[in-house]
Amino acid sequence: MKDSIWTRQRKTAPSRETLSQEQIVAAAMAILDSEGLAGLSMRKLAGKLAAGATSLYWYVDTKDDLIDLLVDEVWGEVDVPEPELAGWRAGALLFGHSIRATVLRHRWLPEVMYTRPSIGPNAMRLGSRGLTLFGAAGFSEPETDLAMSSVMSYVLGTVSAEVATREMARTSGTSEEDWVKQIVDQADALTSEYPGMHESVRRRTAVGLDTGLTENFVFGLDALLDGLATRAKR
Amino acid sequence: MKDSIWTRQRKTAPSRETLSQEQIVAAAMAILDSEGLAGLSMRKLAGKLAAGATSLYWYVDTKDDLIDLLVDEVWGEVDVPEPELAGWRAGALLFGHSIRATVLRHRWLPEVMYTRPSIGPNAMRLGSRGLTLFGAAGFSEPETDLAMSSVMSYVLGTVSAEVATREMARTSGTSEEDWVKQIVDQADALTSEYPGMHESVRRRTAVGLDTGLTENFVFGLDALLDGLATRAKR
DNA sequence: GACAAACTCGTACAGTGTGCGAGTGCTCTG
DNA sequence: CAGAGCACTCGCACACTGTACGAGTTTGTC
Repeated sequence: MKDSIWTRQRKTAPSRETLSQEQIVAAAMAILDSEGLAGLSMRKLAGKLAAGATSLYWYVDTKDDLIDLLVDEVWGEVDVPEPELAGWRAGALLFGHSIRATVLRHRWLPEVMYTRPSIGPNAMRLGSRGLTLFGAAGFSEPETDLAMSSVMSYVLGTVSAEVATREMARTSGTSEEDWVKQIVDQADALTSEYPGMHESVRRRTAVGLDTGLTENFVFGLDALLDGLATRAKR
Repeated sequence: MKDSIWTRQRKTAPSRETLSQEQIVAAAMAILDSEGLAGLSMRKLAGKLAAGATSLYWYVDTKDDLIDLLVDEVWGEVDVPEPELAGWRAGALLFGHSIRATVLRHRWLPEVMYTRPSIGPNAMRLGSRGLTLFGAAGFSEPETDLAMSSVMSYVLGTVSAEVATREMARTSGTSEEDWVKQIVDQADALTSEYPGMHESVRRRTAVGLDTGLTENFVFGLDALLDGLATRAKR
């Protein structure tokens, strides 16, 4: 097996003050979280660490490898409940909410998540714990896989769309309230010939962005878990 | 309302042979489909049209606007069944499968889909027809919205992950069969300390990529629709 | 003191999106 | 037929990107 970015390890302790992969990852995370994917360049990152741009390449093969590390770092923030504590159903709900909260803390994730496999150690840990959680529901072995992966796909898909909406509101330059009003107006103009859309947009924006998006998330997750529950043995 | 890329229209017929937005969109689509997002540059696109790079900017404000147009073009390929033909449940299944097939035809979509709102005419049409489809299930008005949006999020989330997997296999340079074998080996090394992961990976790769991914997709969609069905009036 | 390993980084290259302003052809008016 | 003005094309230039290369410095071992 090739020496990948996950398995590489420093042979001995550094003998002088040097950069480190952890340091680089932390600084990159700070940039991503505050300025988004487009705000991360190797030069800017190096600047933040008071280093030369190409020094980073000693610790990281390419920018893409660095992003792999960052994505796995994020997966490490998700917590997966033990099924003994809350039972399967409640555990799965918590699981979903934890993923959602994590992605909302790192809104650049959807942009990169779907272009690479998640095979880092934290992703593995997440998968493994998820399997014990869903295993406790009494699914057959192959269905445990399918159930967990369905929930993850639903959650990530929903929250990715949510991030798109929230970012649009944030970068619109106006207050959230005004932005909602703007969207409604725009929809009025664009949706006149599309039955149902007008009311749909109005309903969606009536309760406020936050609660609307949360309701949306919970509704589907609940329905999905209902459907999965009937497929579990008990 | 601002003159957006969706509403702009040529005033009169062109008086000589010129470029056109449709032409540009078509050429860009061809590049994206065959070379992916990274393969699309304004210069290359212009080259394909035997034009100067900056000529494109007469028809399109920025590259990002062009991608908005391309995304909406893709939404136009999804077909939404009339509920009268097949009933709600079968219609929703077809709807999901149509979205999946469409995204699999344009695998660059997940990379850009979650970074912009979908408010083009085709997206509107899709939303509107989706609402009549889900409305036929007997949901209350606000729940019609929630149900449709849940299904779309599940489908897009699942197929986005699917695309990531398939692209990884495609660009691995080896045959699909060999790649699956490689993944299993790699998982053996990485998953030894993560209970369940080993068997999970093996199961997932046992039936072949295509059938495995399809089963996965159908399993979750079915479960979700079950859960939604109990929330509909009839 | 010699040598190697660990690490830093300046320079350079090929590429990117796009603002600017000059240039070309067409049609319409006087 | 002259000329104004619109629709469109496009070369040049700028600031910026990821990263290959190779020369440089520090540290530890014989």
